[in-house]
Amino acid sequence: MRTRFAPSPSGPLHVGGARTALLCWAYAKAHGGSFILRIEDTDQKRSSDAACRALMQDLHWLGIEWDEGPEYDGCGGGEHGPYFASQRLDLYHRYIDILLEQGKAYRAFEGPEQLEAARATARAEKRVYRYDRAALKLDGATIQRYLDEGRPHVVRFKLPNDEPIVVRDEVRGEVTVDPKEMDDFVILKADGYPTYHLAVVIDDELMDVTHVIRGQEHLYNTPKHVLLQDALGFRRPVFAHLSLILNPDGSKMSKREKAKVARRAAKEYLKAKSVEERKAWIAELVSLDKKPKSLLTGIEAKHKHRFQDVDHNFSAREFQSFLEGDTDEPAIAHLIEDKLGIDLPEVDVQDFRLSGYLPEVLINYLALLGWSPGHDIEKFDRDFLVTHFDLDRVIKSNAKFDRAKLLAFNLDAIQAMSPNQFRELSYAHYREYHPEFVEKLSADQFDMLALSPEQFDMLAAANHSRSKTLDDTVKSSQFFIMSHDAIEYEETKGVRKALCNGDPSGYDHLAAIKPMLADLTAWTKDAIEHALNNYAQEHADGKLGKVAQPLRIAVSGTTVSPAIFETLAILGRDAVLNRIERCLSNRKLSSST
RNA sequence: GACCCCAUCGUCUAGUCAGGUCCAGGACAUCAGGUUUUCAUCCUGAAAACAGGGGUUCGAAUCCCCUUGGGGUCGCCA
Repeated sequence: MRTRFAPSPSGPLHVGGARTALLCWAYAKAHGGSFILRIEDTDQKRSSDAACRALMQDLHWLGIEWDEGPEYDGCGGGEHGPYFASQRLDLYHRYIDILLEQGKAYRAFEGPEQLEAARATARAEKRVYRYDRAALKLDGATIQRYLDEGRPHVVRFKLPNDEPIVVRDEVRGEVTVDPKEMDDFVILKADGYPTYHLAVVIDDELMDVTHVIRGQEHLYNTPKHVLLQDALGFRRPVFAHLSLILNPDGSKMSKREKAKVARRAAKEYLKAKSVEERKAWIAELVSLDKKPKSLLTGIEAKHKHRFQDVDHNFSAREFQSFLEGDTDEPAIAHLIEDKLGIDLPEVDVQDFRLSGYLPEVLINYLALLGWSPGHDIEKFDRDFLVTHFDLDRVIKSNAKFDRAKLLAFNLDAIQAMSPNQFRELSYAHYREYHPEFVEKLSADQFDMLALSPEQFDMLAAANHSRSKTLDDTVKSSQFFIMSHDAIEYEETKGVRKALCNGDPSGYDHLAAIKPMLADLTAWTKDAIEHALNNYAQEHADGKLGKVAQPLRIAVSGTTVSPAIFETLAILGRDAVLNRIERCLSNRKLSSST
C-alpha cells in the first residue's frame, strides 16, 4: 500500500499540512507501505523552489521521511517520478487529449474576467454560480477558428450525468453528492498547466497511490476526482478526510492568527505616538525589510531562518493596509514581532522550530489532534504511532489548537532529558538561531567561554529545570550578556520590597555582602553558596530569600533569574561586584529624589 | 445563501460501532493548599461536560428524528 503527501510549494508548511503528512506517513509505515512526497506545483505564480526546500526541511526536521519523492538529505528518489507536477506536463496532456477525443472534456474560451463577472452577477442575484456550458454549444468550425487564432482557453471536464456520486470515506463513511451541486470544472488551465484535480488523479494513478489521506477541505473535491478516475478508467483509491485544525477562536488556523496579534501590538505601540513618530517608525520597518536577510544581525537575524514567500519589500502603504486589517501578510507581522520584541502565535512548523519546540513533541501533539490511541494514552513517540496508527481511530470533528498543552508536553520532554542532552540540544539551537547570544556569551565578561566549557555547562544546567522551550534560556538570560550599564532596575513592587523593606534592608545586605564576595578565595558555586548561607544564617534569620532577592535584582535588574548561586558563579566575580555597586549607587539616586 | 460534514468538562479527548459495569475516565488550562532563594518546576486537592427537544427501549452519552450551534466547500488555489 502507498500513501502520499502532495503539497503545493507556495508557503511555509502549516501545522495542518504537517499533520496530514504525519498521518499519511504513519499509515504507510504502520502497514508496511511506502510514503511518497509529491510536489504539486501546478500554480506557476505561487510556487517557488525556496518554498519547496523549506517544506522538505520542515518535514525532515519532524522526522517524516519520504521513501519516494524529491531527493533531500537521504529522503526521496524512486521509480515513479518525476515527483514535481511541473515536470509531468506531457503526461497530463496525454490524458487531456484522450478526454477531449472521447468527448468527456471540452475547450472553453471564456476569460477569467468574464467568469468573474458572471459570478458577481450570480452573487448579486443570490444565485449559486455554475458554468453555463456555453463553450459546449460552440460548433466545430468556430472552435477551430478560435484555435487557429490562438485564443487562450481552458479545458473543462464534462460532468457525465445526473447520477448521485457516492464516495466511500474511511473516516466519514459514505458521502453522497448531487452532481447538480457541481459544474464542469476546469482541468487544464490556459497556461497549459493542469489544475490540481487533474494532476492529483493522474499522479495518484501513475504512482500507484492506494490511500488518499488529506484534509477535510478536500472532501468536496473527491467526487470530482472520482468522476475523473471513472472517465479515465483508473482505479479508485481509498479516501480518508481528516478533520481541520482550528484556532482557539474557532476559525480555521491560518496566518490570520499571527496578523491579529501583530496588528494589536503595533496599534498599541503607535497609539501614543505623534504622526511624525508613526511615519518614522513605519519607515524604519520598511527599510528593515529591504535589507538583504543575510546582513541582518541580532534579533533581526531570526528572519534568516524564517522562510517567506518572496522578498517583499513592502511600501509604507502596504504596511498601513496591514494595520487596517486589509491584509494578513505574515512577513509584515514578523517584522512587527521582531521590532517590538513580542511573540507571535506559532502556526507554521518553522515557527515552532524557531521557538524551541522539539520535533518529537510537535509530532506527538499533532498526531493527538486528529487521532487517539485510546486507553488514556497521550504521550507517545514515532514508534508507537507506527505500531498503533490506523484510520479507524481518526477523529471526525475539528480540533482547536491548544498551545498551552503543546507547551506542557514540551516542558515534560525537556525535563525528561539528561543534562547532557539538554546542553547539546540547547547549544545547537542557540548556534543556529541565536548566534549573537553565543557570540556574546563567549566575549565580554565570558572571555574564557568558547564551545563547551564549564561556564556554558553551568548556564545550561541552571536553566534546564526552568525551560519549557529551548528558547527560554535565551529569553531569560539576556541580563547575562548585557553590558553592566544596560541593566535597568525594574520599578516594581517586588523590587522595592526586596531592596527597601526591612531592617536591615536589601540594600544594607548588598552593602554587607559585597566585600564578603570580593574576598571569597574561590569563585565557585559551592563557595558562593557556602558564604551566602552563612551570611543569611547570621544576619537574616536564616532566610536566604532576604539576601538572594536583592542580589538577584542587583545582577539582573529583576526578581527573576536562575538559582542565585549558579547565577553569580556564571556571571563571574567582576560582573557581580560591578553590578552590586551599580545597584547601591542607584539607591543613592532614588533616595535623593 | 446553497450543499456537505461535525457535536462529551474552557480545550484535546476515553467511553458511541456490539445500549446497562458511566450520578461519565484521563490530559492541558483554571482555582485552593504544600515544597522551594525568585521565576519555572514538583506534590496534594477542588471545581468543571454527555448542546436542546422528541422518540425507540425495562434501560441511552451510546440507536433514530428534529432544532440549535460550529466548521468546510462553492477559483484557470491546492
